[in-house]
Amino acid sequence: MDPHLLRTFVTVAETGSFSATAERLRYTQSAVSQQIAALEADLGTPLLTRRPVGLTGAGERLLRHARILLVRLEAARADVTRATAPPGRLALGLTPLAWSAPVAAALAGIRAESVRLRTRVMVAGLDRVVTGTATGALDLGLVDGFTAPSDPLRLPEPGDPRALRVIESPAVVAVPVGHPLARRASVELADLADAYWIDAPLVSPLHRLPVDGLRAGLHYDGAEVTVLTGLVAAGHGLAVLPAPLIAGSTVLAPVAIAVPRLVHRVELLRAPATAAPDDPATRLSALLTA
Amino acid sequence: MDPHLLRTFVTVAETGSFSATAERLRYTQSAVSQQIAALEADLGTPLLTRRPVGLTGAGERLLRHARILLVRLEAARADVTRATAPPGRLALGLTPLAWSAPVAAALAGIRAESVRLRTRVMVAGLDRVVTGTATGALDLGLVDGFTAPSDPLRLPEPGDPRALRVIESPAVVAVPVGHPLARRASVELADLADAYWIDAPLVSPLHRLPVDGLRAGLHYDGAEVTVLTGLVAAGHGLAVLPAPLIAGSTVLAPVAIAVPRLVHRVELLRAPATAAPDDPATRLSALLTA
DNA sequence: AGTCCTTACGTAACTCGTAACCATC
DNA sequence: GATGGTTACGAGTTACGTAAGGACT
Repeated sequence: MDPHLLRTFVTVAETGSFSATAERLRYTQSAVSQQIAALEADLGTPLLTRRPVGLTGAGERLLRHARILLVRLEAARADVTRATAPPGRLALGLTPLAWSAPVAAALAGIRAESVRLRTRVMVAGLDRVVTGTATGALDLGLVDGFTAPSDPLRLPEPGDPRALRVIESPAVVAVPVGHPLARRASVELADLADAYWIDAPLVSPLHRLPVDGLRAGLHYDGAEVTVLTGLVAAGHGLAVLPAPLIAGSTVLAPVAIAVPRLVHRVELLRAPATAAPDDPATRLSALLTA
Repeated sequence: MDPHLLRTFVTVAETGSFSATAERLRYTQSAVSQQIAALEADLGTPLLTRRPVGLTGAGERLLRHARILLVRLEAARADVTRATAPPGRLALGLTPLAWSAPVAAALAGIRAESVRLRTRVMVAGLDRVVTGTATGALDLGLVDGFTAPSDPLRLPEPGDPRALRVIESPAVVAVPVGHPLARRASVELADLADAYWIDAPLVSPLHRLPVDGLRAGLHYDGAEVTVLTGLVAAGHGLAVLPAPLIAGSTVLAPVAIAVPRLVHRVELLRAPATAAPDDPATRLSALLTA
């Protein structure tokens, strides 16, 4: 189970093709074929079906492990090598809804402290922020989600369960101002199973809400919060959002959620290496969790 | 970062010697030396000091990652290969204090259901049970610890944070019957910082209590609960224990703990592969968490 | 016929063991 | 001088690329 083999296995699983994998990883088809054969021989069980290329049961199992292993391997390398290199940069990753005024203020504070800090901010979906901080590509990650009050977020796998709480704010259902629901003081989410919902996997993913049965009428694949709120305002469907986000809106109205008790929570993830007290990442995380 | 290299690195770190590592892993000294050199070249930084052999800063970092990576690699292999093999065996690991009458009853129930089930029960410290279930060497693991009411246990690294709650019972300070404290209705742990404590890392490790400042007067390195209670009864020191354990004792008295609020909690860990509904491990875990 | 994976085979790279070397106690 | 890690070198193994082969569309 050489990491090399795992990497090509994962790539084959993703591309569904030996030749595409060969091209992407700068091998020949033949090499890919041999690597997969070696892996299957090592584990004593077929991992892929050929023609068409697909995962066997064992392959699906391995895929889950392999993805995580490769991330952690990279994380280990980053942790060890970065311990040697001096700081002086700050790479911050955020999920779209993790951005808020307090975060902006903290970031401004850090940049005022160390004027010439090379700062990079990336907005992406939950998975990319989680793996980014795990591998050390990011120094800090801010992720958000909806959960019961003061419950930690359930993060996808390489995510560190020791994430730090940054902000909790009420979660509401966003509706257009004219919408019948806007007159209700509060709703139960389960009662809205028949409503149209907007699923925006990168912003407010329906499937991560601790509620079943909400079906999406419209999918939005971007990461722009304004597009999502615009879609809601235009009546394409409802979305669960943090209350502060729509507090000043003239086109959206918040409806409190009676059941389940739900808050929007932002948590901070740290790259394993950042520990030095003078590290900008350390100081920023102190500001954010204060 | 070949797993092979990581394994010898970990072994060198553990043994503190290249030659001992070579012997244990069936290599020559020379091979070990070359492997370490290859790893250091790959990561671009020295990992070990020689003469005497010890870890550098980077080495300590790598060691933490390497241990986990190796466990997860083994876990991946076990998960994939075991999916192929039929069940019919049940390997259960327990920390000493995780054993209790309900556990015994559930185990008896399973063995009554499937009479010819090859069953193996292992009692060991927390780390071994956690890594055992992670690697798939164990099908189920029962681990225990002291925590705030209804808070999950904080398990060491390869441990799955989704462990299931099995039993919670009050935590008490165990004292000999004649002891002055035995007359007190309750105590605050912090007030007992000057008392003698028994540290039994495999049974009731002081350092895992969510309280600082308790110093050990005596260390017990075994895993026998009866030895630990015997030591307490003989006046060698105090220990935090689950109340049911000393409920019927004539030589030990329980003293309730006022602050911090503390319970003894048993959680269930499952090997990644066990999912089939007819699997004995699945049925036992259903019994335990019912 | 074309696409795509597999197999055969030769070469290049790697890894390990032997043995000589060097540093420390 | 004994112990223990390093370096040099050769042999066995592994892993890749080229090229031919075979299966499915």
